[in-house]
Amino acid sequence: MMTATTRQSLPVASRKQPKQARSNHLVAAVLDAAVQVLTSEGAQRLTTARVAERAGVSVGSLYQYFPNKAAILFRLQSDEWRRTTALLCGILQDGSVPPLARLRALVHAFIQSECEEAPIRGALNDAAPLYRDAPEAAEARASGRHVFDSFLQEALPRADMGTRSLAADLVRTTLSQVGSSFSETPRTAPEIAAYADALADMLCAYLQGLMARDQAAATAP
Amino acid sequence: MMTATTRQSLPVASRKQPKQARSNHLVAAVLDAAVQVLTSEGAQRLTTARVAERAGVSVGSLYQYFPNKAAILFRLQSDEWRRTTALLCGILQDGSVPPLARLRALVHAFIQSECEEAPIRGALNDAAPLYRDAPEAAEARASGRHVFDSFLQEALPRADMGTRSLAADLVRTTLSQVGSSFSETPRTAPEIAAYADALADMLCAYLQGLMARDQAAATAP
DNA sequence: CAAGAATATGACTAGTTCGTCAGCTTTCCT
DNA sequence: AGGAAAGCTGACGAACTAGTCATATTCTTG
Repeated sequence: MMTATTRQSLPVASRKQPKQARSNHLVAAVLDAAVQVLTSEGAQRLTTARVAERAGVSVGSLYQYFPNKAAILFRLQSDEWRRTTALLCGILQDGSVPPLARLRALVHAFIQSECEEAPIRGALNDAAPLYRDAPEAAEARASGRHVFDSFLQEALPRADMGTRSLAADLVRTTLSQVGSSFSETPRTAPEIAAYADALADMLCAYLQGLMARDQAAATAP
Repeated sequence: MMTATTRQSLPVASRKQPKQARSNHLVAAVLDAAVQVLTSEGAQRLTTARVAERAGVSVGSLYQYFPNKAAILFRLQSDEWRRTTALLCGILQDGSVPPLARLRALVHAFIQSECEEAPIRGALNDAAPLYRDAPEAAEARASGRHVFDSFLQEALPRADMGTRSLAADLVRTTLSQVGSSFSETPRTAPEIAAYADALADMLCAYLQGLMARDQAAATAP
């Protein structure tokens, strides 16, 4: 049986840097139009022609700043990742709050933001096969991983690296995956709060167990 | 801002039932070919023509038993769901093992199976936008939900329905989403075991907390 | 075996999509 | 002003795709 899925990896690097105000505005208009097309028509129907039309520019102009369709989508995802990482960073690095309380706050903030931007994130996710294997994507993901790594380094100072990075991976993956799955269907504010609480309960219960073992290793080595 | 993503919902019901051995074989060959195309070429490049060619039949024949491309993909996903549900059912309903031990066994079995079939599941997931909104899909998902609902009914006999179904939803979603995310990259057997253990730790820690509260409610109402 | 039912074929239509390019317009700079 | 650089245009080509249908073949059954 064949097992290797052929994944196309398109060049996603910028074609040319906009140098005048005009072209900067054009790039912004294209990105904005792409979001509109994604949310109103879905990933399947996002085409360069449609994006250009909605942006009020010609396809040719679009292709002067984006080498292909994937590059537009990658740019949107990349910006999204940057915003999310910043949000999480701000919460996790607040030293005046105990670790598990920070984690709980983070879960709420993340689920909340996920639900607010559900349409665009969902559509972007549908388009993921087009851009996810770009070399630049790996780099973006790595910086998201770092946030959790350093948090767990603080929460489990004595754990060996294997245990710690496994825990970081599990917490990060759970948050991100469960969050996006939850936000796929529309939710009311109380539903969001209740789900975030349950998810925080789960992650905190897990980390509490690990932290207890970490403490034990400190007092009786 | 527009928020409603337009999702195409294609008819996915069978066009005609195969009545002779010949046509049954053809349907099987098409489904098999679809799996091959998915794993070797990816969801993006799965076309009816390619599937028919790989199956050694003509497109016309294919369209006599599948009304459209989405129907082929939905059928594959549907079969996959059935298999998985059966696997989970078998483990969760074994009354001779305590609940949390069953859950741990389930996590291992699920992650294991997810990793074994990672290529096809990943490709099928990429194609999800094509079939996920078919009315038949909702029904298939509901039966998967039921397995966890009845498990939690046993584990938390005294909890109110809201708490219980929220917990069931969280456990099910976490398992499924984290599992498929984990299986996206190739893993060695020890990695799989370690990750499954950590995931089971997390789910068990969460449920243990809920069960303790459930017990307390029983002794002091 | 003969007639009709079931099945199989593949060329074909009508449509969509990506990305290019030759030429035109605007802005910058001296 | 006026030449050069930057920016913009949109018709167009080449490639793909989903699904149909008139015709040919194979099976079943009385």
